[in-house]
Amino acid sequence: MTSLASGITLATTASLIGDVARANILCALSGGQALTAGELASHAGVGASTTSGHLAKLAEAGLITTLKQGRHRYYRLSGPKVAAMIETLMAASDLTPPRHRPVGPRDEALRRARSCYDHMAGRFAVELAERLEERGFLVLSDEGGYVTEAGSAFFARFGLELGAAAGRRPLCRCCLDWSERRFHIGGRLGTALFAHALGRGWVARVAGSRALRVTRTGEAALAGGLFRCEPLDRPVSAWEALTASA
Amino acid sequence: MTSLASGITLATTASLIGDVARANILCALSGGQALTAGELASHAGVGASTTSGHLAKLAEAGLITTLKQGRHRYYRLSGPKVAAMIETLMAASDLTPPRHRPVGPRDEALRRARSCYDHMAGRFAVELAERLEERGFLVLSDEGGYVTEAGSAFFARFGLELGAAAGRRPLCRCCLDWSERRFHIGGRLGTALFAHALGRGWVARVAGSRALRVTRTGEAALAGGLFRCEPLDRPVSAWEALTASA
DNA sequence: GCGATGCTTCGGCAACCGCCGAAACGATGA
DNA sequence: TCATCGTTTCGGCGGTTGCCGAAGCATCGC
Repeated sequence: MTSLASGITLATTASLIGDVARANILCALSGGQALTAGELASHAGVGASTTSGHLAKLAEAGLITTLKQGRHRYYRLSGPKVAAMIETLMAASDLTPPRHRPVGPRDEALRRARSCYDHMAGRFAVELAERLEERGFLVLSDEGGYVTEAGSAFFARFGLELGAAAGRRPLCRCCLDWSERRFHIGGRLGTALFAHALGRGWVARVAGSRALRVTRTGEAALAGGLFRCEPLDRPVSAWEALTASA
Repeated sequence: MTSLASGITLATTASLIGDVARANILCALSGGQALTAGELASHAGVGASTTSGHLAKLAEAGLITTLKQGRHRYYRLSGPKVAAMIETLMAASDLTPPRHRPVGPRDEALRRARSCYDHMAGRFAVELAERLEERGFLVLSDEGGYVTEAGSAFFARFGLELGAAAGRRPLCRCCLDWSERRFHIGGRLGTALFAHALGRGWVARVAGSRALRVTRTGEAALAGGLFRCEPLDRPVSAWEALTASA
């Protein structure tokens, strides 16, 4: 009776994500890269014309944005908020089945390492976060995350581009990892770490997927010394690293 | 092509919320109280039999739980995680329309004060949070929230039941308020404050709605001294206060 | 200029799903 | 015991919506 209006707005957004094809599109985009309509069609598993309709709806709802370039049309999520919403829904879906469910390696590559819009997720990201926490550079919890003084000094010396403190985007947002159920790092720090990992070759994008391939260098960085402090030969711009193709 | 599985799980949950009747049911339940099937039917705006079907689906998905009592059947959200998901989706829906939308007093009572599962939201809650922050008891930000030392002392002296530090539930989780777009307080502190506000008569539940009525006492508490430190005549158990009927 | 490619619009088909009413079930109270 | 109330199950109807293929626009390369 009351609050009918809220229910309607809630339902319209949810029903948008509630279609399998559209959900697949959003999943594909939640890697953070811009993809063409054709690529998205193959991700969605439906024809080009159908995909076009879906994309129009998503765009009208403001969940994705369009970028015309040449004869291609690139689509990307309209912002981190949308990505966060997707991950939240994902987490809630995971709690969903009270029945037994095969917890097995469903998309093992994704569980291992994947990009989550503008930062990393999966086992690799979670372990990275824990290493940093062990060394006293971070504190992560349900309540959020923050960088300690030692951490600030470390990241600064390490050459991470954290950007000015300005802007409303939080420095360190902690994300409950959908597959691992432990925390990984988001926010500006998460973005910088992702760019750094790509720049140093710790991880590499896998074409046509959110999955990331963890290189030997990446393994070594995590297992061994982690964050030796030689500066990079060439500083990596976060945006440049993130938008480079697979 | 890849990550099809993720898309499917995402879609199943989202499509569950994507129906207007079910969304209304979830909205009604997100006040935190348990409601009967009949009440939910009137909230949903559909017949009893239809509602029954919806409830079965929601329950099977693990979003709500059932409690049989006499010849009634009580339904409630299965946990704070579900409530958080709903609020997140709500927030994302709000960013949705890039077009002009009437920002007017849509459900004014709800914007003023409402319960959000186990804590308060709306203007009242936001202002309360800001008062506490001004006085240096809290720090709230995108990254999360935490209670300062002064705050700990204050809340302890004030007699808030914060519960042991144990348990995985965060003490102070900050929530972006759906209507106000500013922060309000969740987590264990949010629950304790809600119980306190109910116990002291600052706010009262409105029957059949998430809305809360702010009493004169409540106004006074907020505007004037706020948190005079006379102890309550009778300590209020959080759960007791929260589950008391309207 | 021309064809080829990428994407969108349109029309029509089919399946899904939410809705209701009638009937069955279970619990309560006289 | 029997009526009553709250809730669920069942069967059937109707609207929505996702799907495709064909045709229409753009853009690029030759």
